[in-house]
Amino acid sequence: MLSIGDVSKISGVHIKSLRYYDEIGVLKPAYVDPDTHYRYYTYQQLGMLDAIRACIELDIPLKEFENFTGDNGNIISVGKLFEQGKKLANEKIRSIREGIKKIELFQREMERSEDMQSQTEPIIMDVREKQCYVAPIVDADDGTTYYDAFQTMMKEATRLGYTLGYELGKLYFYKSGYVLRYNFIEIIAPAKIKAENVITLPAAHCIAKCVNQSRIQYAEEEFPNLFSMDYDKIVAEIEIVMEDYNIEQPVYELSCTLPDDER
Amino acid sequence: MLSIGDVSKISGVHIKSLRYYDEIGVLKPAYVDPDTHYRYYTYQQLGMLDAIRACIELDIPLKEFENFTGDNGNIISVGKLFEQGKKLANEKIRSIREGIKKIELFQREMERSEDMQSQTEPIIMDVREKQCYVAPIVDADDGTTYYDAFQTMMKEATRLGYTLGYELGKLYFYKSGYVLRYNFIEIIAPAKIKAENVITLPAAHCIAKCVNQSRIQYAEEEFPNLFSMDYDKIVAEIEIVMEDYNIEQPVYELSCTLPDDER
DNA sequence: GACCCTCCCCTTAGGGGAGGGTC
DNA sequence: GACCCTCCCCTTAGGGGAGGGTC
Repeated sequence: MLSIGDVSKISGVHIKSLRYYDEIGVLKPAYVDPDTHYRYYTYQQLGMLDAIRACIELDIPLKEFENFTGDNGNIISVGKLFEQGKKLANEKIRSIREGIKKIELFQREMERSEDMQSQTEPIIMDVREKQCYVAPIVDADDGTTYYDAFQTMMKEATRLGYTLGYELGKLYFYKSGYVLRYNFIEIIAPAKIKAENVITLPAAHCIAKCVNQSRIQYAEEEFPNLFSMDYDKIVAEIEIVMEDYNIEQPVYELSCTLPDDER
Repeated sequence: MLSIGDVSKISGVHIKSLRYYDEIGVLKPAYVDPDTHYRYYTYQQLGMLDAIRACIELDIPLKEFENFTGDNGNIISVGKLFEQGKKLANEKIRSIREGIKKIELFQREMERSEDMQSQTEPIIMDVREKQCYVAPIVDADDGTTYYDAFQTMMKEATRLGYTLGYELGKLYFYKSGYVLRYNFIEIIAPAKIKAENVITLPAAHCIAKCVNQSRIQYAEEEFPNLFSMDYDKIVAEIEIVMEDYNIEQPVYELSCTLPDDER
């Protein structure tokens, strides 16, 4: 009969693995010397080994291995085993592909941000309609309460069941005579219960530029041409994602909607 | 500040994971109460969490996480992280694809075997040239020594550095006046040192049939038409792979080469 | 002298739970 | 009363090594 070392050499399976298969019961040696506890295998057991290796390569847990063997352990349903393996493998590929897609989406977003930042001149941009969870800004110029506000908003929105995105920042609604100021977080998936503090931003054309510090309170200086015209404006300041994501030095995208006749 | 539960709820990351990130040092809380050991996080730390989750989803070990952060831990090189992730993901897809290919090869082989077995009539078959590790059969009709012979051969061939395939069985070379009998194992990759007991079987046309027990010693009865002709024959008996691989009831493919003028 | 044995500890990224303080 | 803490044990498929018998 074959010693554990023989089996290991012939099959290429590590001795430790063989002992492990014995331990969990998927491949018990044909004979174990009661005195020395030496394990001995038959030639036929090498076939089982192939099936076990297949399981492992196909990421089928060894606990399921017995689903593919007959009562006496002599019949291995190789067909079922491989069908299962192919199913798992294809699922895995699909899920990896989805992951890659997500990455590429993010990378495009990043490229856009960087294009934006390399631009010295403001650019004209289309923005799609989006939902935002908002809260009025109470003390807009105080750095310490800025993130606190978002914390409260996130807790609140999460509690209500919204799925939030990564885009967040400030929104100023300039109407004739007054300004409404909000902090906002983009909403990806709405909650069942409609909350009051959700705003739908209409699709629009904007002028956008990059700034290295928060400049929304000086929007009139940043967009003098637009502010010389009298129409309802939405000014947004969004923290943008950079190749080197730096939490201490955020970069902002500042944008202002164009008047209706230029949309 | 945010408690560990707040962070968990907002980010969707399990509390246990957050404690683990603290433990291994990839995300230490901004403040830990020295008395209660309560962990407190800042809003900014939520950004780190996204990067950590990305690592995990991309199967990048967390130990490598610091390769993607700046000295102070505030800069995360998201670009590098994602590039690495894409590389890993594509490699994984490639390796899974290879696995699927192997399975499909095996399945085709299995189908062929089953077609073969469903055939009641012998069929004509092309076989390609192949290398075999062989050993003369000493006691051909003794069941107990049959597998012993293969064990010896496998040990021997493995020792010499051959990579063996799964096809194995018996070869009878019928020459005018005498018969050479061998056990054989298919060789996939040759060793550096040429061994004496390697035979190259030429490509040939054969007649093949399935038998439920070893019949090679009765080849003359199995192929009476061929044996009525006088030419050098190679008769092979191969254990074949079935959908339900049964190590106690093997099925054999018995084949005999055709005379030259029918090749 | 090469081979085999049984412990024992270690690997990833946490999950479940006990028992006990904290908001 | 919900929240948080620190242990402690468990998960896959083994790998490395110590200390001691076996072919």
